[in-house]
Amino acid sequence: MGASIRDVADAAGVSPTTVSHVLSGNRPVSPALTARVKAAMLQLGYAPMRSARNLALGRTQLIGLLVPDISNAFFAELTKGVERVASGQEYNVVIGNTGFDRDRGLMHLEMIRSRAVDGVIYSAGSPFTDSEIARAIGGLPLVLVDEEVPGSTAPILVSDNRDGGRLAAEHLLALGHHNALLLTATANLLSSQHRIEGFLGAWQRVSGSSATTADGGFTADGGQAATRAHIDQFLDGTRTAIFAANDEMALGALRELRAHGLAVPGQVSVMGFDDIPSARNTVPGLTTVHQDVAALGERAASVLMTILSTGERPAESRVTLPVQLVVRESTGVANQRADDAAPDQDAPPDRAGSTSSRARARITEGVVHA
Amino acid sequence: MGASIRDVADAAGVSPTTVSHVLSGNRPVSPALTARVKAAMLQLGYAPMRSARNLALGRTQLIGLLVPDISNAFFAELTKGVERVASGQEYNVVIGNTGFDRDRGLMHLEMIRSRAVDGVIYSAGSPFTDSEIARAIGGLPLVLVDEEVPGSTAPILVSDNRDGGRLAAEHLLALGHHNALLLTATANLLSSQHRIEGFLGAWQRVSGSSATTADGGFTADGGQAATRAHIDQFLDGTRTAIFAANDEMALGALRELRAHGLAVPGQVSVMGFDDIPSARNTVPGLTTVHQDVAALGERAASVLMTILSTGERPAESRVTLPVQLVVRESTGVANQRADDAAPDQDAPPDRAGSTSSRARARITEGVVHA
DNA sequence: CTGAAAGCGCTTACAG
DNA sequence: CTGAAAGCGCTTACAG
Repeated sequence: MGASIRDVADAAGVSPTTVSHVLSGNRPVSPALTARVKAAMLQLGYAPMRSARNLALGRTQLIGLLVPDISNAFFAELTKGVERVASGQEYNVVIGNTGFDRDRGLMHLEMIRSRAVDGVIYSAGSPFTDSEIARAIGGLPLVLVDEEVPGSTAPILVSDNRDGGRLAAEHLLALGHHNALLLTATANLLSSQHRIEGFLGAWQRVSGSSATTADGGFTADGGQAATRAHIDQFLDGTRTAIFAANDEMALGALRELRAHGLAVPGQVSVMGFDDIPSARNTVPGLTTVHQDVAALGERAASVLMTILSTGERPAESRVTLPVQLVVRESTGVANQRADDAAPDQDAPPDRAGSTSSRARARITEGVVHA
Repeated sequence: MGASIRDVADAAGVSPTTVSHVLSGNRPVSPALTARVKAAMLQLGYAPMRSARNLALGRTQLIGLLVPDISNAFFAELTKGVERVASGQEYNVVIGNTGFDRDRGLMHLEMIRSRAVDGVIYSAGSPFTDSEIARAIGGLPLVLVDEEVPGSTAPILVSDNRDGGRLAAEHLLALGHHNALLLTATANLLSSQHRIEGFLGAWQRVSGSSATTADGGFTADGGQAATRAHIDQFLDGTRTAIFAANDEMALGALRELRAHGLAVPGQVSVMGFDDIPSARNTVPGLTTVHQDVAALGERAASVLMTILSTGERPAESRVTLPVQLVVRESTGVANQRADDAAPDQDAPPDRAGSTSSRARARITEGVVHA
């Protein structure tokens, strides 16, 4: 354990140079010496100390992965993909969980500034400006995943969020929905914004269709609260659909609708985005837009590994992975009352808990399956 | 970025020693020099290089976290807890995903041998013997979580698996169940074993009760397959309960029962262990044993940090965190047919798909809520 | 095919 | 309160 290259050299009767070379293979060493060195290493239980190697070589064989919440199924899967290809190339990954917290994020940026890692995969969309990140990153290889950083020229991998939004809108329109509640993420998350934009692009092409957006903060609780704030229009049948920019918020919406006795998809159709594991376990199964998250992580790591080994930026600085619609049981044909809805009318805020009985009659409709 | 301590020293007109000391605060530096040094650092955009620091200090400010599957909700949550307290103490965490794969596990042990990290939190219960781990770890501080390593004397944190098993058995017994299928994990996972032992300890105290165990490999698919192999006894009402050593397997069991038209909890009661997010999103909600996973991670990291800073082993080398029963909708009163069951009779293997109509009649029973 | 020596960029006794 | 110098354990031109 405490053995150094010097100890091995002494034990084998060679120079440290030779020990280093049998280790690295960087230059030929005679079979005789190679054997003696290997025997000595084994006997001493020698393992080269990474810190020394790192200093001499100017690299750490470590990449940083910055995410907002590692316990979120999306980022856990992303991490797995990144780790898989990184460890295949002898790299280890240092995880940085920002928790959407500025200070913790800054601490991780500091780790980067100190060159503790050779490169960074950044997926924490968080409270940093482009210049803050740029300053911390310096010239370090950087790959963005999932969340854009406005103004950054770093290579980026994203799912086709706009197309996913479009798919969702067309699915709901085909089922006869005209008035939807859109659950978005807080502030400056472009992924969420693009999903909503894609949705609205298709949605508004149909005259008479209307939509209201509400902030659900990308969490189940947030989605539930946002749904509660707009519950009246679901209760009176004015509005019949919810599209959430991620599955977590959709699950929250489902909970709130259930609490008010609203049938899904009988009275309200609900869609999410991501296709996390819970989406198939919930009942009704959640209709959603599937992203290949592991692929996102793997490809991001590949791109970073390539930059690290060749020193060159990849030809394509933007990779967009296709998404696909997964129809489960949470969406169905719109009920009739929806046609009475006045287009483009905003829902009254915060009338949570009002469960007017006039709206309680259940209308059970057919269900569309995949 | 490329600035070294030498550059800063030159710019400020002081020695590198002084620069180092204003950085570390390890000895007093006059206000005048401090100011000049700080100005120089700012101007040069200086950040001390971690690799050099690591070599000089003999530590890396990094801890390793080895898990079998980071995308599994349990380990994702564990990771979050570990990362939270580690980053609070200026430590970063290197994640090692063994994927239950021997080679990948060995690679991570190699990382440890090379002292790339200061300590290790090991939760990968995998294919390594105690001596393999011991050899790799050497004298490195090690903390075990969730999964024991037989023969190891390292401090360990676990949930009270036996008590959780007991809780599950008593819950099912109270509902009148006598014949249960127990879904276990592959081979040498002691956590699973203890859950089953705890279950059987309480279960067998009641005369006439019987149980059969089947390997579900800790995965949903495995749990589903194991349930399928024993489906006949559920169909003919001979067996009325399933206790899975983790929630994933319970979710698989739920899927299989649904596929055969068996009502839960009407005909079969199902329990899991862990209380992962899907457990509350599935319908019926899964009755399970809740572990405080984040606490497990946080405490493990605390213990490791303490060892790292004091150099001493903690007084208590074994911490057992309490678990609690969470009753949702997947368990209910046993139906009558169960009383006909012959005790201790094994189910016939692999009669998947046999959906004898005699067993299709649904018996709807009352449901116990939390 | 092999070795002596410089260097990577920090920290910290040692000396003042 | 400050600095010159050794040392952490590797890698790699340089010389043979």
